[in-house]
Amino acid sequence: MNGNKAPRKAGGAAAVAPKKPPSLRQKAKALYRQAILDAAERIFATQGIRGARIQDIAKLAGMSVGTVYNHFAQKEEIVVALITEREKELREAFACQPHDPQNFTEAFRIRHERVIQLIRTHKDFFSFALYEGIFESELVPSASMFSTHSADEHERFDRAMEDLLEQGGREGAVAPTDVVRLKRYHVGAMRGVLMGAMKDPSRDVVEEGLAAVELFLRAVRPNAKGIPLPDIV
Amino acid sequence: MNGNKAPRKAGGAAAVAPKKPPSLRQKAKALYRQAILDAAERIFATQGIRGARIQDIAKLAGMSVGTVYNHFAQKEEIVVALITEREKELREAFACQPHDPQNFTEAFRIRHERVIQLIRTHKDFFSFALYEGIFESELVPSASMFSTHSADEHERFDRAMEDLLEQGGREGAVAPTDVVRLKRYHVGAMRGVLMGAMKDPSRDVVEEGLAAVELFLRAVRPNAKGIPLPDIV
Amino acid sequence: MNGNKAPRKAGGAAAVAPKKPPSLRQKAKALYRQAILDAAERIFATQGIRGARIQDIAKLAGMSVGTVYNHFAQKEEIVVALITEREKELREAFACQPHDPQNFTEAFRIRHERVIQLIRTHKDFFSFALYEGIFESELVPSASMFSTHSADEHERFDRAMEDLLEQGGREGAVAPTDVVRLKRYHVGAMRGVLMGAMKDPSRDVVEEGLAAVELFLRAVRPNAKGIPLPDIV
Amino acid sequence: MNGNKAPRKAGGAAAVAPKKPPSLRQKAKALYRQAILDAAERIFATQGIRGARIQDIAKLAGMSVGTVYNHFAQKEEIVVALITEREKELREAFACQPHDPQNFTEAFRIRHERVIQLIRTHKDFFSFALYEGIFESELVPSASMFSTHSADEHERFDRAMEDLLEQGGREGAVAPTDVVRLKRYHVGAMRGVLMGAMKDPSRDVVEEGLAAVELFLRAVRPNAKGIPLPDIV
DNA sequence: AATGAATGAGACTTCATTCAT
DNA sequence: TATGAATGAAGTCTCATTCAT
Repeated sequence: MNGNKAPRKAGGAAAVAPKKPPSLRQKAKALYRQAILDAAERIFATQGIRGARIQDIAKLAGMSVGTVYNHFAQKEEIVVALITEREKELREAFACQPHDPQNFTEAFRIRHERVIQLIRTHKDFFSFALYEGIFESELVPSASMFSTHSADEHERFDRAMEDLLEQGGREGAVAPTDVVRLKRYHVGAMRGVLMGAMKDPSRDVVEEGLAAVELFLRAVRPNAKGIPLPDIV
Repeated sequence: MNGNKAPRKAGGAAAVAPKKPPSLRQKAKALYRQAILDAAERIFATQGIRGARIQDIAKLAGMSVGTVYNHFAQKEEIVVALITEREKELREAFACQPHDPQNFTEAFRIRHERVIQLIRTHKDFFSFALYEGIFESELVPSASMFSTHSADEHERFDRAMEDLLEQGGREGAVAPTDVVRLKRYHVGAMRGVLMGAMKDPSRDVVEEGLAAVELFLRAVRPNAKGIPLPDIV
Repeated sequence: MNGNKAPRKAGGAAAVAPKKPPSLRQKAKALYRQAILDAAERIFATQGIRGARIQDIAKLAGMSVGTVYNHFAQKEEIVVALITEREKELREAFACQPHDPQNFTEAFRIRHERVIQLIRTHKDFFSFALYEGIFESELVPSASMFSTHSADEHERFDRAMEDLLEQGGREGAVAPTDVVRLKRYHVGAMRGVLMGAMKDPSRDVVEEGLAAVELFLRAVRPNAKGIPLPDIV
Repeated sequence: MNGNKAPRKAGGAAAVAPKKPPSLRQKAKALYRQAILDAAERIFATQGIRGARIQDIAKLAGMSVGTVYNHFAQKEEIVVALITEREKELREAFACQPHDPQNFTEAFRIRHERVIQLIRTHKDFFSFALYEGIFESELVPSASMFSTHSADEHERFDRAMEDLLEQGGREGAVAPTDVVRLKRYHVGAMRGVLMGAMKDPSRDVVEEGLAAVELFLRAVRPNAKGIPLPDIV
């Protein structure tokens, strides 16, 4: 019936608002947004989240208070945006990638290395995020400003770690034990070592982090006699 | 009658501060002080330190705001007093006691068990103190209200843990490695597991804590070939 | 057995917390509260409700902003308290009193006179309250800060006026007509005349108000032929 | 052809400002202006004048905030323009027209009917203008944003009403009395009835308004004995 | 010493107005 | 000229601390 298909393509394209390059204005907007997030990251790292004043964030970002509010309706939105963004990066870094080794232990190392690199890159953010325990979702007090940052259980870094540990158990690389406790143990330990390294100028974050990974692997490695991990006894 | 009463009254008490039992007034004062600290503990646990209002502490302690200020000049003093007191208890629990085994591994278990018991007894306090990382002295941001709580390096729990780990190294029960990192690893891991257990009604804090201790012992146990711990490689 | 009856009296008194004269503190509290309301009345009259700043009210009341907030949690509460109190006075002034004449017309005059006296006494309040139409409950925009001041329909001055007009109708002193419209007419007219008089130094509020009452009585007086009021035609 | 073209271009237009039809640009400008005024009317009716945000007006008018400011230097100018324009319409509607009856009572009815129709047509505007008492010039608080809207006493609707009532007095159709008070009475009453009708969906604005006019005429009609109106006594 | 109201600095947020594109 | 983001003054409300009783 209808011979002309050209319009169809265009129509489809328009409907989905596809690759149209961002306008100047959109770019500028994104720049401001990013500047605010960057400044907030710094201020949060120094003052903590509650102690951070919008005014300080604005000043550090080189703009007025009003402008901050043009981009984020409330202080809390900044926190949530920041966390959400970084948690996404964190999950991506931790996710299994095409060329990752099949072997659990090797995969564990590689995936952790990517995470540690990310953390080093965003020291400011992670120094307060780890401090506040943002990615240890169970530990965050409900009064906290960021307790609501991620509604979806499955989008948490937390959860991805449990999955990996379970895989290790199935492969026999991790002695049988309670995965939730193991995750708490490991995430807590990484937090301790990485935060220590970040504050300690004589340490390299990556090196320290990798060493902690090895400690963990030693801790969970099944022994010859197949004795399960402690609490199972 | 009595020719020398003057010295007795003032000189004696002031100069040597002997064991004179506390007066009624002193006892009452101590009661107030304790009530404030107890209330603060609860409020801090719920609202965080910054979020805690003196008014709420006073109400929970059953007294007026003014009275709180008669005992502590500033909010910060409450925080410091609380932390200092608990840290003292923590160090005492962790300290080597007369009947503790000589053997490192056994001593490690026993001393940790005492600490874990203390933490369970003061869930309120430790749930925010661990959250805020108060005993991981290096990790506390300098803007924090309790960054100044303990001027003396040697009075920190922190330090006692390092000492114990060093002892383990000397005894050959801990593979040779960087003690500071090891402490960060272990304290972080304990924090993760204990906080998780405190929030999770289905877990027993002591049981979880002891399991974490075992994990740690596995991680640091020297292997047959005397291969040192990872980062030393 | 027990000869002393004094305690009984006291005990009973304590249980019901009856006439115990207000403590000094309660009196002081009431004074502050009243000072705030008085100041607010003045500021509202000058600046309007939205235009009134808590700071100005505090300054006029001779206290700090914080103190105002110790007595009223929000600006809106001041408004509501003020209106509620005055509306109560207004209803009381308008209410039928023991020695009021039975005759509708005379009662109408007397009761209005009391109301007008009250309005003159509280010029400040009524100059903005009438301006904002606070007692013409139907007219207040819902976005208004005081739209919620009186939840109970029957507690409104508004309603009392309708009742009186209905009585007039039953007695034949008011030609039959729509009472709601009549009330709107009369309240609007009184508002116009009274506000005009309050702003106009050459006029006496009471005199003007009474004249308006007479105009109204003329308007509604049934004519000889029993012709009903206009809209009924 | 035409020897004198220079004068035509500039001199003519500037000097005498003849009837040259509005240029396209002028027309466009007028359209914007009107769109802003229309939007403002709606927003003012909903939010009150102080509560109205330029941003909302702009959005409703389908343009940007900047454009609004290209047409009106300040928020207040919008208010004044709106009021001035409507007051002009109001005066025109109220003005004596060629075919109006000579008889006072009839003229009063006709002229009021025109006014009431206008009010119904511009419910949005009049619902806040009456609420704010804009046309009862004496009543507007000096802090009000529109207190300055009309510098010229003789351009006020207010004044025209007084004139009409005076005419009624001269003709003997209105019992002798204080005209200013009478005006306040009448305008207030109309305001009450009309606003009530505008908020009350079951009422027709015109019908209610006309009924109020009749009430007023009854109130002021001289009685047989020529007794003057109340306050003159 | 206990009380609890008073104080006021300071935080968050809104919005009229300006300005670069 | 239209646009809409940037600006910052100003308002509301909170809460640590002081103080009179």
